Amino acid sequence: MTPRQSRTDEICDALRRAILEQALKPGTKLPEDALGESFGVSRTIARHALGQLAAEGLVDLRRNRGATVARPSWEDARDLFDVRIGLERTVISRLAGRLTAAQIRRLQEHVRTEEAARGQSDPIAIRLATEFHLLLAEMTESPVLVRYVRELCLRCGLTLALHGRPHSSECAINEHLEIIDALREGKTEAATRSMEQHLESVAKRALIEPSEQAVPDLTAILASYARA
Amino acid sequence: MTPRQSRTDEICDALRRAILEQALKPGTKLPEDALGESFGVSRTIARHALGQLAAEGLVDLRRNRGATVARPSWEDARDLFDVRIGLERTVISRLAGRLTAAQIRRLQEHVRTEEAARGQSDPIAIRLATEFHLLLAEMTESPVLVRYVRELCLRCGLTLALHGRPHSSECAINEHLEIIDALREGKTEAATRSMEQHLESVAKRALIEPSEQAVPDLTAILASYARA
DNA sequence: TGGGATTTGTTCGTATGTATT
DNA sequence: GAATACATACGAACAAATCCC
Repeated sequence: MTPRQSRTDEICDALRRAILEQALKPGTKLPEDALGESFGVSRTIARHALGQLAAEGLVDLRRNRGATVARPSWEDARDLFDVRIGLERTVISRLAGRLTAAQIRRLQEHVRTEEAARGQSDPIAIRLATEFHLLLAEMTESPVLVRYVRELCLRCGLTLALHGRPHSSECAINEHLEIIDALREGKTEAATRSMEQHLESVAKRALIEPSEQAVPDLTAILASYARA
Repeated sequence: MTPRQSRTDEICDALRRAILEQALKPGTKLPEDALGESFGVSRTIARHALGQLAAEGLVDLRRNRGATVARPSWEDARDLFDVRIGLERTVISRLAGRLTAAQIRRLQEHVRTEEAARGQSDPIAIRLATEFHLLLAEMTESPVLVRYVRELCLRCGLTLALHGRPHSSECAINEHLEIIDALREGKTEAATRSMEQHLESVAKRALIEPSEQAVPDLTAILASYARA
């Protein structure tokens, strides 16, 4: 029935989710064989997917040496946040005063989810915070904007995982609410300022202690993502 | 001697150049076979390259129907220019007042090249104008910025090729000079305004007459790009 | 240092899906 | 509307590079 179709997009999505949730930490090796096995495809497909993710900067690809989850350097980090701020400024200017009531409810609901997850593990907090920004980008209905913001958010997440200090997401939630309010009232300037300050403070927290850990079992991690 | 290494990047570069110079026009079919033959590789490599370009939005990839040079729709076009303006604003703010004398000479030299090519074919003018913006982006030394600006510039070039009216690059050259001057004098505001107006007026010209033409001989076109 | 095991780079064959007559 | 021609999707196998003991 279901014609066997290109699974490389699914694999990219799965890997992106895994990276976003920090199930795959920066530096983790991603052998083509193991990936193919996890998703039930051959190396060709896995390889293709890795190429895509490398183009997005989520995966480092060194010749004849395989793929690893990207480990953004400290200088990269500053650069990523910088460009991200510029892009999210565009997001804001597109959305200010143009959000529907339903969209605002959707955003507020997401922040409530963030509040409910307060105190949980850091990875979950980072994931939820990232998804808030993704949600905003999607509401612009601009394909390019969505793609770039998503790329940068994920890569910024990687830097947080690498260089960020733990338990740093306490204040971010209020800042999200602030942004929503400014957007709803059409205060472009205020929203922009909030967003800039918000991202700036997130970036500031991304500058400490390089956390190294052993590489865990890849297939076990991917098992839950393969069938999703 | 030279160990045969991954050529997919070279192929991407070659195709990007061909697209930039409008040797490959929007809508042109890009069969894996023909590409592989042109570059002396198998379909697998050509396929991989096409995947990369599709991720950049330069190539449309429809399942089981092959690849074609992207044909940005009218709505896409507006979106592309919009995001591009935001990104190039970031470029400006990074460069204003920080350019070395050598960099300024480099930019002015490029504009002289543009002037020298005045009256030549439209494709050449578009290519040179695009390269000016690429040059600026590269001077920021920000990998992300370079990548995004390059993607958007190329895609905007596609829209100009599709929807733009001919002989429209006359005034652009002076605008480039204006931007250089403002950058040199560190006038961030002025440079930003110039850049915005410049891109806005370029975008305005990208809204007319859909030019259709027959698909020319692919292998002949690619012959000169394959060995470069 | 060297050699075997492992992983990547590439080609090519087959199956499947799409366009055309 | 079916048969044919053609291009793509995927996988198995081989060659080359790297890693590890």
